[in-house]
Amino acid sequence: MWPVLIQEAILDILEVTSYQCRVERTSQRAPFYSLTVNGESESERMKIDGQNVEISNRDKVFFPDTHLTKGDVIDYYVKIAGSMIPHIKHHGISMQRFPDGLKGSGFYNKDAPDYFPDWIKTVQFAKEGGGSFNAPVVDKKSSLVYLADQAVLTFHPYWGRIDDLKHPERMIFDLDPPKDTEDFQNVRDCAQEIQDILERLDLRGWIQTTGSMGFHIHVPIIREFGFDKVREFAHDIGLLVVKANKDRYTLEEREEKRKGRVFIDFLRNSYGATSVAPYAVRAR
DNA sequence: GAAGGTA
DNA sequence: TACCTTCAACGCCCG
DNA sequence: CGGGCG
Ligand SMILES: [Mn+2]
Ligand SMILES: [Mn+2]
Repeated sequence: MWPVLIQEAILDILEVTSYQCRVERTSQRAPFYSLTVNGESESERMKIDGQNVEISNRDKVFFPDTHLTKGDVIDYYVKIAGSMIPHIKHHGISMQRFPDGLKGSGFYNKDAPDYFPDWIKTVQFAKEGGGSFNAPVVDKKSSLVYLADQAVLTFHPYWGRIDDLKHPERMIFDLDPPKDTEDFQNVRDCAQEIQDILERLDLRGWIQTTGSMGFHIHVPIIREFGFDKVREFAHDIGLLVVKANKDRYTLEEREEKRKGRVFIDFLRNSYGATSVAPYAVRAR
């Protein structure tokens, strides 16, 4: 069952003290390269899952502060693919792309462009007012690497499963500490409060670090409810936690009303909402 | 990163 | 050819 | 309705 799927990214809640997954320049680039040099410019390809994946601009600097490059990002995703993909392979992805690295502004891309190869799986999302878009699905390493080459730094999954987008298999709590906080205790305690309630309900929460200061708690649920019900349930659990600790936690989304409190973001449980994937690189 | 429109 | 723009729609809530 | 939020 799916707690097995999630084991790698999810730490036991009591053991979470650090929260960084770093891209580092490893001594060794990702394997299975063949190099073709044509004059000045070199193009490379990797063979993954039997797919040839074209790689460009490995040396382009994506992180000016550390001089980490697009190649470093690709190597990172190759390295953690086996841990990351089980969490996202049944979900559409909203892509956050930075073709010019952090010095550029970046953009979100939900609709997979026509030029994406046909071996990149997509899932069609119906839009409210008619029409649709096709979100890519990262169900294999080759797709992960292709998108990394497309300068996708951060992967934002929609948490409706692709076999039935309207009946999620998980409830999510996105715990957001105040901006620029150094404090880790409040959000940690908040996670524990939620965990205690879940336990009493015979539910189990799996905690995810996000590369920022917050956590996500993923709770496996039966697939009988639409997002509205799941969101309402998450809100009710949030209420219990907030009631007991009004000065530390809040359900107010608006920045100005949070007033230094941890925001329990139950609104992630919505059709068309995303939250950052486990193991995703963040643009910082 | 790549396509499409415009100068 | 060179340069510029586009690429986030959507749900939800609040005032 | 527009705007904040993610
Ligand atoms: Mn968050
Ligand atoms: Mn949030």
